[in-house]
Amino acid sequence: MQKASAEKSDPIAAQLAPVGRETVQDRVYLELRRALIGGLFEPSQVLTIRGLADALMTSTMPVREALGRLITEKALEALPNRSVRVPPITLERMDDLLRARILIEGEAIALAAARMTPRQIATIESMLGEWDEMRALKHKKDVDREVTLNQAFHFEIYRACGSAVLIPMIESLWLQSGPCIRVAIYAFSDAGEVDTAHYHRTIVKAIAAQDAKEARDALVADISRPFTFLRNKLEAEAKKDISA
Amino acid sequence: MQKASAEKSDPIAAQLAPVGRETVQDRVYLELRRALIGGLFEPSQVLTIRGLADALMTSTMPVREALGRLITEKALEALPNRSVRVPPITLERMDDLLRARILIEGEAIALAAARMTPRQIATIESMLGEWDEMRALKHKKDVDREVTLNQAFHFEIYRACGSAVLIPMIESLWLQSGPCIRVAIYAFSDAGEVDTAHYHRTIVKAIAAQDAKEARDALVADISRPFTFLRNKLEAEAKKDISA
DNA sequence: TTATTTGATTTGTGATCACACTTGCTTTGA
DNA sequence: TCAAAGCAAGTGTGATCACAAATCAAATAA
Repeated sequence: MQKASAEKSDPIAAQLAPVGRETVQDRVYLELRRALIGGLFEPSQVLTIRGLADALMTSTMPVREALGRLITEKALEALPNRSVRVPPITLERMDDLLRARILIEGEAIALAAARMTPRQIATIESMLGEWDEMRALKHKKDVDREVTLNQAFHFEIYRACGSAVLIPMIESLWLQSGPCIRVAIYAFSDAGEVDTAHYHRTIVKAIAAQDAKEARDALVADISRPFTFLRNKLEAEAKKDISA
Repeated sequence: MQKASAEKSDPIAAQLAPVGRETVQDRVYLELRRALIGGLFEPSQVLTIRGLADALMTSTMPVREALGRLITEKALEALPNRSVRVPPITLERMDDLLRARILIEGEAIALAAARMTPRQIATIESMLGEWDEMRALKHKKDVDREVTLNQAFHFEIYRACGSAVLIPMIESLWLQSGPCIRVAIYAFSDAGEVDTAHYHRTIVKAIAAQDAKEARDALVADISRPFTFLRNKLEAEAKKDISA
């Protein structure tokens, strides 16, 4: 046990953080997760192991394990052909996802409202500023940054809820609704962005006041908006298809 | 495309259901799931890929993929040593799990109460009878059957909630609380069983009356009981350890 | 021209191997 | 006698191969 003794005797070793190894599989998994939450894959798109392995510059082994994990959390779908695809968007599924997100993320933010420290509140407050900046130079609509910032804002809150059980569930829900969200954001006009900022400001205000109910209501409004927007769009298209 | 043409032309093929192939990996995954929900593994027990592969009479490949899937749904835990174990029981984790189960399973049963058909209600009603039978010959305490029947009862209800999103989450929660539940059931005296039957009868009655609130309350009481029982037991042991 | 068949390519699955790291035990030196 | 070094068995990870099933394309027959 060279390492243990070194830790005890060596004074400079005390201030060294353990350098947790990450496997190739983890990197592949996280990369695919990022792509899914960000909506980089089309709904109904089929993914092949060898195709992803080539794109990610690795062998098939880490990819197939990462795909298996994503399938179990319903972020991907295993077809009877044994091929895997990103799940298609349907109205029923969207309603189902939104209901679950309201239930679970609503609970998480209510818990967080009672537990967030001033330091954590300052963090999410500063994110509002970033949002304003982005809106200021909106000539270049940076959807990627918008998605990333939105995710950072919400999960900074959820992490404070103190539940190691709820947070993975929320991550799974974001993974599942990722493809929908991206479609919605792309279709959003500039009118949508000001509302996003408005709801986020309301959320921060409610959390600062430790008002769990107000925070939950604002969150429900925030996450409902892209879903109802996309719902209207899909219904309009369905009607158009019938009339055509 | 011989199959497609056969399906169209052959009249007897129309009434044949597709016989979805199952892979070895799926069998391993389901078997490990069953073992975890049933609490066949000890909390904190470490599992090795080669050990499980030998026990399941297969190669390491399907096992490692199944373990990876179980780790992502938090049914197993990956230690920094890269070894995997079934998560240990702590008071915080139990409270966390119970809160999440009340939230999500409560919502599922409330939805189901409004949607269950008379046929489905008859099914869960007949399960009450099975419970009575088992209690009648309670000389041989069959924990396995008790766990299986309890699971069948609850999931017959949850399946009726009509949400493809909530059900996998509930499965994940059962997977995570499996080890706790088994410990609780083992410690249960006979007094516990009559209460189980009582709550289940109340649940069936409430669902038959389409009373969502009553059904949710009875369910909360039902799933809370083993947790509070185990909680008391652990706290008593902790106190004893301190005094000793 | 259209529908069917046949062959080649692609794809997922399981097994096996090589390598690096961990772990537990034995041996060595003070 | 005891701690440290060294060795050996065990374990997870990634790569590669073999095989079966699916998919696609060209060729053939009606």
